[in-house]
Amino acid sequence: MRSEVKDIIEKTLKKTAEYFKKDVDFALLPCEKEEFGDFYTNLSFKLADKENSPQKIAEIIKQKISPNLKGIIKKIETKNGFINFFINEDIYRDHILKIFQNGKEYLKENIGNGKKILIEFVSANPTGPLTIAHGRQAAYGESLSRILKFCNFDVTKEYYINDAGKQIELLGESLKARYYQLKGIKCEIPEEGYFGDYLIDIAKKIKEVKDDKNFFVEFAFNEILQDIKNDLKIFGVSFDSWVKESEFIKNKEVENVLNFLKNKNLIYEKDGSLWFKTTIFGDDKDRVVVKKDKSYTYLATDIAYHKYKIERGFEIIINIVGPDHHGYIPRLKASIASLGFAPENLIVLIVQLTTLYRGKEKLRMSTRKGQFITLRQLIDEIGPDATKFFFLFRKIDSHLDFDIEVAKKQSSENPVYYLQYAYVRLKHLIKYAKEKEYTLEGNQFSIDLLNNDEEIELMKKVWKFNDIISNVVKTYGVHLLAEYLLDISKLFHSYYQKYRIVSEEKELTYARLVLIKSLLVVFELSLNLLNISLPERM
RNA sequence: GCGCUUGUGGCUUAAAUGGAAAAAGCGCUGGCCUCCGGAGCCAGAGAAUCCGGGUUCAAUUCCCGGCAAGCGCACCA
Repeated sequence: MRSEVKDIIEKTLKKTAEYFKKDVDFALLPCEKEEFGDFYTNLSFKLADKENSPQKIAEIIKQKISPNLKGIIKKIETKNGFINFFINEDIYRDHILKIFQNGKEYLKENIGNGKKILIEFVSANPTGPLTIAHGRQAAYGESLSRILKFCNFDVTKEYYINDAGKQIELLGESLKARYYQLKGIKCEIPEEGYFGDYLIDIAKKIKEVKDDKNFFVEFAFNEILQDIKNDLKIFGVSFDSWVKESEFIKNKEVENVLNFLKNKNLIYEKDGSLWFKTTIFGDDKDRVVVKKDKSYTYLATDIAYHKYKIERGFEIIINIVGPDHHGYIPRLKASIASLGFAPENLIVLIVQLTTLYRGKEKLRMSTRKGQFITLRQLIDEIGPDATKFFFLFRKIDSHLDFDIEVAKKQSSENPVYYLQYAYVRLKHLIKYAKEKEYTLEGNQFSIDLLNNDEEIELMKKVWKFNDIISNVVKTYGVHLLAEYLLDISKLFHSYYQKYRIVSEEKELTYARLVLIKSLLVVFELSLNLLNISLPERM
């Protein structure tokens, strides 16, 4: 396997470093340029001093390690002080044969070891439809979850519903106003309320007003939450668990956790409110948890919520949020630290905003004012797969400019179709081969016939899959997988154009079909991890 | 004013504890369909990585200082 090869080289290098009697950090990294080989190390730079140039040391190291790496390494070159390794191509051939035989199981990497992770994402307030920002978070959170699960983390996806507090009350009042306006009765939406047209549509659905002070709140809440769930379903995003903020108030968990903090002397009274000493955990100022009117702040219920996360035994807690929450992070870290959870195991991933353009026109968004393109509208316009891919293809820290016109206009040359087309081609090749009576079961294959440049390059790329995945896990950079898949698609399309896979030459055809099948495994898996659909035809 | 994030060809974006000549897509120029699906392929033009310093054998990457953009700085969520 891939990592074993790397390990052997690494260990051999380490031994050599000891010979030089220096304790240095060095890297073993993939080469950027083909001609440099597959891996290089900078060890010689680290060991160099006034007496010994990197070039000289590289040469010595090469001589020392060469005998130990026979079989794995085809040749070792030194150039400008770098030591370059060329992997024996049989390693690649063996790898694709294993994938051919064992499918995606062979690509699994046990990074997580069953560790329990909670991923909370989207968690949009049920006061309006999902926006583009939520869409980006949803696409990212879903894909990240899938990848972590594949790497043997025990993942739970959770959506936190803010159904308590001032915002939800304003929602109720806004709906009430819309309802009476429809009846021709003058009634103003509160200044801070929600002005979006969607509340008019919801108001139209009200047949009869029940005599309950929560009627409008509940009606709006239920309708909107239903819409949110529906949009997520269309987007292919699902949750294992839905948690309501109001529950923590109802079951006294907020009260309990505040008492707990009070006993630890972390709560004090000032100006008629209760304050939480977040400063002792590094926040810039203390924060109110119980307001003058005795109601809880968002932070108060959130502490209870995070206590609930911890109690369920999660070792890593990931919160995916928008950039408007960044100032909130120290408070949250303070909260969980005070509950005895290591703050570094709370990982807050901030997904930057997307700016929508329609050509030159920048589309400004405001949920409250009701001026926005919803996620649903975007999906309807350019399709769920293309939408997801646009989001996933960029790293989350980038402020994304998304031009709807471009996304639509280019739809046929959209990268996502390029990937899907590669998949369809692979699928079709297998089918075609079967029609030509090539059966893949129970055969011996001469895979050493896979020896042209394109085939070797493709096999190498397949070999790198595990590196990409572990990098994604390490950096939470889902976009790396999307990039990878685009690269490998390119290699494949090019290969396909140049060589005939299914031909009259039986042995060669079989060898190539092994490669095709292993590519298919990689594509199927990767598209699944990215949550992009696998079309049968296009 | 303070904080977080970002600044890479015309446009949208990559670049794994700092490493060799910065990589793709779109757009542009010129080619390729009697052949497993042309939603494809091949070739080409196009970048001193926002500016100024610093650390290093080596900086898109790290540090300091600017400039610009987005977002925050609530007893809202």
